[in-house]
Amino acid sequence: MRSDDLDLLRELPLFQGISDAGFRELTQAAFLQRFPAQVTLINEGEHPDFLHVVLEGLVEMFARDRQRETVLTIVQPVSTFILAAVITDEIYLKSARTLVASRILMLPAASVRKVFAEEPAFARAIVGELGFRYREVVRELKNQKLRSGAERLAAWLLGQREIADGAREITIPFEKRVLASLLGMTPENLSRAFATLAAYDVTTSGRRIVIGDPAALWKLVQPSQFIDEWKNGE
Amino acid sequence: MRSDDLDLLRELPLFQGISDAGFRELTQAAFLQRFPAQVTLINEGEHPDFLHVVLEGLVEMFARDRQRETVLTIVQPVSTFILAAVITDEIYLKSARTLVASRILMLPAASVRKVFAEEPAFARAIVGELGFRYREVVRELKNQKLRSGAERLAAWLLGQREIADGAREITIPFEKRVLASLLGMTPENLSRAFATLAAYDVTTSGRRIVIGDPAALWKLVQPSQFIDEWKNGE
DNA sequence: CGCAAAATTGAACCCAATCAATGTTCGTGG
DNA sequence: CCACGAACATTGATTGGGTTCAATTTTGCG
Repeated sequence: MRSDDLDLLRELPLFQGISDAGFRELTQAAFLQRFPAQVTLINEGEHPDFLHVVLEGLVEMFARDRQRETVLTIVQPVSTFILAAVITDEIYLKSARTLVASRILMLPAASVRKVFAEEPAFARAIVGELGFRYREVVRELKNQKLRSGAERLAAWLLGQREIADGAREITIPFEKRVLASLLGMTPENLSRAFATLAAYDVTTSGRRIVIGDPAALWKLVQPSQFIDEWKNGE
Repeated sequence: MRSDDLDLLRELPLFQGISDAGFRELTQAAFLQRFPAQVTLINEGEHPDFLHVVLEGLVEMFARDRQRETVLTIVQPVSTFILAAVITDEIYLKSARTLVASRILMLPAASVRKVFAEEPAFARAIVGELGFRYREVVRELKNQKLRSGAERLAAWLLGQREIADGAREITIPFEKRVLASLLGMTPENLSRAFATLAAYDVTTSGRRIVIGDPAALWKLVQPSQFIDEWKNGE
C-alpha cells in the first residue's frame, strides 16, 4: 500500500483528529485492491466486513427489489461508502459495483468499530459524516417526491455545471442508462427528457451536454438549497 | 416539567450512557410545551435552536417545493426529530407540524452540541441514532423508487399490521390525505389504491382497515428486510 | 472494420395527476 | 341534541407523464 494513498485517506474529514495510533490500527490490516469495471463489490443483505474507500474510479450504489433495480448514488473519489452499515453492524441496504476500473481501499469493519469505541474524536467525525449523508438522502427523497423527471434532469445538469465551475459543456462520467436510473426513470424516458430540455437550449452529443442557457433551466427547476446540495443560498 | 417526562427521555437509547451531569446540562434549560393540532413547530430553512422530543401526540415532517408539498415522515412518541440538523448545525431540510394535540420537549441545541463535544458516550449514542435514521431514509427512497403506489400502500398496511401485533383490523392514526402524501401519491390515488386492494380482501371504513388476507398482500409486495424496517429475516 | 451493447425513436399502454362533482364526516354553534 | 357548514373522501372523466415493447440507429470497443 502506497503511503500517498494513506495521505489521501488521512485528509478525509472522517479521519481528521484521530490519533496516529488509531489511524495505524485502522490501516494496518487494510488492503488496497484494483477492480476492473462492472465488478460487484458488495451485495445488499450481506454483513459488512470492510469500510470501503474509493481512491480512484467510480462506484455505483444500487438496490434491487424483485425484477426492478435502481441506482441510489454514485460514489466518487475520495470518499467512503456504507459507513452506516459498518458502524451499526447491520446488513447492507445497498449493493455496490464499479462503473470503471477503480482502486478501492478496504478497512476492516472490526477495526473501524474498535477505534470508534476508543477514540471520541473518531466518533465525533463519524457523527459529522453520518449527519451529512443523512441530509443527502433526505434531499434525494425530496428530489424524487417533489420534482418531475425532466426537472430532476435539469437540476442534475445544473449541479454538474456548478461542479464544473460554470462550464458551458459538461460530460456525463458514466452511461446514460445509469444516469436514468439514478434520476429514477427509464433510459427511454431520459432520452425524452433530454428532448424536452432541447426547448431550453440543452444540446447533447453522446455523453457531452451543452447547456446553452442555464438561466432557462434555472427558471424551470428553481434550484433550492433545501434540495440541491450544491446550491448554498441565493 | 414533570420528572416522569425526564424518565421517559432518559430511557431513550439516545440518552443512555451519558453522565447525570450531562443529562442535567441537557435538560436544565429545556422546556416542555403543549401544542394543539396543526401547529407548525419548525420551518424548512430555519436554523435549529432546539432538539425536539415528541412526548405525546403526533408530528408530521414535511417539505415544500414551489406549489408541491410532501410528507416525509410521521414522528411518534417517544422520539426526537431533526437531530441531524442540530448536530451539524445546519438549516432544517424539513418542516414539522403537529397532527394532533402534542406535548413537545425542547432541548437547547447549544446544550446538545456541548454535551456532544464533552461526552464520548453521547457522541456514540448519536452515531447509533443517526446511523439508524440514515438507514430509514435509504429504505424509504428504495420504497419510492422500486414500488408502485398500490404496492407502497400494501407494504405500509402490512407494516402497521406488524406493529399492531398481527391484528386483523388497523386504524390509520391520521387523515388519509396525510397517508397519501407520505406514500407519495394524491388523495384520489390513495382511494383508488384502496379500491385496487379490495381484490386482495382489504376493506375500509373511514380510517379503519380490515386486512382479511394478509398472505395475499404479502404475495403482492413481497416485503423485504432491505426495504421494510419492520421485517427482520424470513 | 465489424459486432455487441447502448441510445434513440415510435407506438401502445398503464399508472398517476388533475379537474369536477358528489357524498361523507366531523366539529361547531344554535 | 340537532343542524349546519367546512373540510375530507370518494368517484368519474380526462389528461399527462412514464413505462413497456419493438424496431432502428448510433456508439464504443475489440
